[in-house]
Amino acid sequence: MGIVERRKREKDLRREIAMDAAMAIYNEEGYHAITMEKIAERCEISRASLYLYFKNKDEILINAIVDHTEYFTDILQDLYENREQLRDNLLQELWARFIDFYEKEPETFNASLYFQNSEMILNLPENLRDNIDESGSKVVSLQHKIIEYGVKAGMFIDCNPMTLSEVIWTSFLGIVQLERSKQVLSRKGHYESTRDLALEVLSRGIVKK
Amino acid sequence: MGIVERRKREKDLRREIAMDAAMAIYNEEGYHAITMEKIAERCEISRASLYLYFKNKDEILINAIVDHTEYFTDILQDLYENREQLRDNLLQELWARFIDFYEKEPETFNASLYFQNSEMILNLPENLRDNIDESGSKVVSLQHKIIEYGVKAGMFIDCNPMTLSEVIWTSFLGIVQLERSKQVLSRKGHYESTRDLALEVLSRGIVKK
Amino acid sequence: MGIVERRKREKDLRREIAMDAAMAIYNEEGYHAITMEKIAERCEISRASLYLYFKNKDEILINAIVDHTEYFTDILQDLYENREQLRDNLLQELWARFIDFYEKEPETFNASLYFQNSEMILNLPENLRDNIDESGSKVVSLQHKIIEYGVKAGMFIDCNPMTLSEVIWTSFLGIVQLERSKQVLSRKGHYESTRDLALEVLSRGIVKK
Amino acid sequence: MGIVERRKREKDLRREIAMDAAMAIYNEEGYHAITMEKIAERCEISRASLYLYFKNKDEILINAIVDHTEYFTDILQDLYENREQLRDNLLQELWARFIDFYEKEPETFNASLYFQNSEMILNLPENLRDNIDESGSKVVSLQHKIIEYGVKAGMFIDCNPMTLSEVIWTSFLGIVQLERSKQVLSRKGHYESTRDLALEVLSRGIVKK
DNA sequence: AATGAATGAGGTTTCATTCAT
DNA sequence: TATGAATGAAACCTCATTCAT
Repeated sequence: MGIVERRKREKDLRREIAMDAAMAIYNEEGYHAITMEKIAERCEISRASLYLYFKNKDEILINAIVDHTEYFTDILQDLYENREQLRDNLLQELWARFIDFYEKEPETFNASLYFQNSEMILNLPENLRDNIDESGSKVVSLQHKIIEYGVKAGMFIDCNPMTLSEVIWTSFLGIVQLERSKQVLSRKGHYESTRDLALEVLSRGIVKK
Repeated sequence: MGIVERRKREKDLRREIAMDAAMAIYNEEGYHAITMEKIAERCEISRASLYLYFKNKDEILINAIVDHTEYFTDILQDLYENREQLRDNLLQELWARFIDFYEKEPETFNASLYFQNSEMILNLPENLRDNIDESGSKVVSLQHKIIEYGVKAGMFIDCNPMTLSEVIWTSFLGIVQLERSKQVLSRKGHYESTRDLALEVLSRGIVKK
Repeated sequence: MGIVERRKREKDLRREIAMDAAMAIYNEEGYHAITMEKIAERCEISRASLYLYFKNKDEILINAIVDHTEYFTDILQDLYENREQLRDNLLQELWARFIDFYEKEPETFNASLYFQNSEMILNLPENLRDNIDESGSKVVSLQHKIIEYGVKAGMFIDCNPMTLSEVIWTSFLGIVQLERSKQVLSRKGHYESTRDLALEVLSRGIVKK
Repeated sequence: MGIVERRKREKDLRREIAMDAAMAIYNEEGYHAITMEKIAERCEISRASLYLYFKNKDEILINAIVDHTEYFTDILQDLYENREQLRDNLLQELWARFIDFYEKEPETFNASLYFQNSEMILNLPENLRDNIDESGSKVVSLQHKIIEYGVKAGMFIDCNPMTLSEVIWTSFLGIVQLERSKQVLSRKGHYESTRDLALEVLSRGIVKK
């Protein structure tokens, strides 16, 4: 009863490794530097073998994103489920989850942002696009529900919860993007302080005391 | 003094056209669809001739970014010079300039941001990277000065002006990025409402009454 | 004496199945769509296992041809053995056997002809080529003997029997080829009438009354 | 008025050379041995340059066929136009044109036959398929008209002219195919005698005295 | 100055075959 | 015996850039 299972596990592991390799290359050299050759090299697998695990190059990247986004979904889901115990810390907690995700896997975060914005998506086969879309939608919808709860509960200012959730999320998004920008240009960033001040400003602007 | 000058003018014009072409292609088909072939076609110039105006492909893109950023610098500079007359509307005015820049040429705005963050830059020779860097720095520095004025004048909460200016800018940046994301996935966006609510939140969070 | 024999029988069966699969694929998707992968799939055998039965891909195809040609040899042999009873119908009967072979398995007929003419053979190791050659030779030789009998018996016009047998055979060959051509281009064919008129013409041209 | 024209001439010449190279390779090593690499090598042109002359590999082959088939069309057309002066030699003349075409460019003839039958056509883009189809149709239609004339003029037996023209053409087709078969297997052929006897038989079977 | 032509370098993907289990 | 996994070799095609005119 072991062999089939072990094979499956090994295969999954290899897939994981390949996806990580792709991400790493993305982070070091950018999207269009990702080649099957380089991925193969890092995995110490032959180029041809990669095609045993993925139908084509795109699939590696897409799967990497979708997979890693799941972690994000999970921590948001967790927050949503515990919303009642949080009392006045809903915003802080949400922000903390953003930070958690970003700091745990900055490459993934960056890559996700990149892919979701990039034209790459335009040239994707329908089904892969749907994968990404769906995975993104889950995140959006969770954020929405969390904020909606805050608004209804009277913690937040009275406004359209969807819009508000976008304001919060984009606030974080922009910070990360700027940070990335700086990295690319090898300037030093102030990510932490910007991030903290942003939260402070948001609190003041959003939370009813 | 006529002929030489005319030649120069014509050359500059050609450069302009080529850069616009590159931007247009980016917007219609995405970054990696920008080929010398396509640029040439749009310019009604031969591919080889492009090399008379630019040393290589990168130069076209870099210059396009730098050029278009100049408009942004200008309107920020203008704001800075008139800071005194604005009284309590400094934040609103700054925000309005962001919107102005973005709405005037959303494609350019997108493209600039994209290029600045993209791996393109990673693979750039030092000197070209510096060009971009410098052009970006001007914008940053202007924003900084504007916000610093606001803080010192007691209009804004008491905090590091550089950090605050980043908070404001990234707030806008994130909104634009989300909007772009949605376009790519052909979902409908709420850019205006998000943008307005963001300003409201920022005002509450930043402006002392 | 049971087990060894059964093993052999099973092996032969597997070989047969594989060759049929190859032919079927040829017919449905064309020569260069024949891949070990697809053959294996149809056989419900693993790709690697095919190499237990055949030394390589070519061997599958060659054997397929040779095998199927055997049926043709058989019905020609049968005709030859009964040549005396046929009296004036020798040509008609020969023609009928051609038709029989073709109509029994048109795909196989096509495939065999195709393979025999195709470049596949050019790139074949000596020994495999000989296999094909030998199998073809038998057919040729039988036709030759049949026609020779007809000429000697005074049924057919006086001429080199080998040449005459080629005239008859190629006449049929051409018809089949044209038919195939039409199928490929999805034009409708008139195989039956062409075939019948050809026989009529041949009769008039060959048979002494 | 010189330079553009010369360029065009040179380009056409290069195309011609490439097509010939492809044909030659086909003849020596078979269809699927035709690679861009080999063609390039023979032309003493870089692989990439071939793409200046042809959109893709298929186009080289298709154009080669279509081009060369034109010669066939021409000599059949010529025959048709002079049908009245030929009196009783219509069949002989037609046959002679077949021989002419085949002997002038046996490779082309073979290649045409191959391509028209092969699955390659199935995988062809619509427009290329049409090219081939059209070029083939012209030949068919000319033969038909020639034979129809013979039947109506009472030279040939009374029968469906289309069918008859197929009988004659396939008769030749088969002979060529057999010859090819033999070449492939490096057996010696009797093409000339078969061909001549076939004509004799056809004459007897078809022509009214 | 302007451009058609040429090409090297590189990217993705397929497939027959081998190997370890 | 049977097979999942691995891979080298090769094919097609694209594109930035150079060169000759």
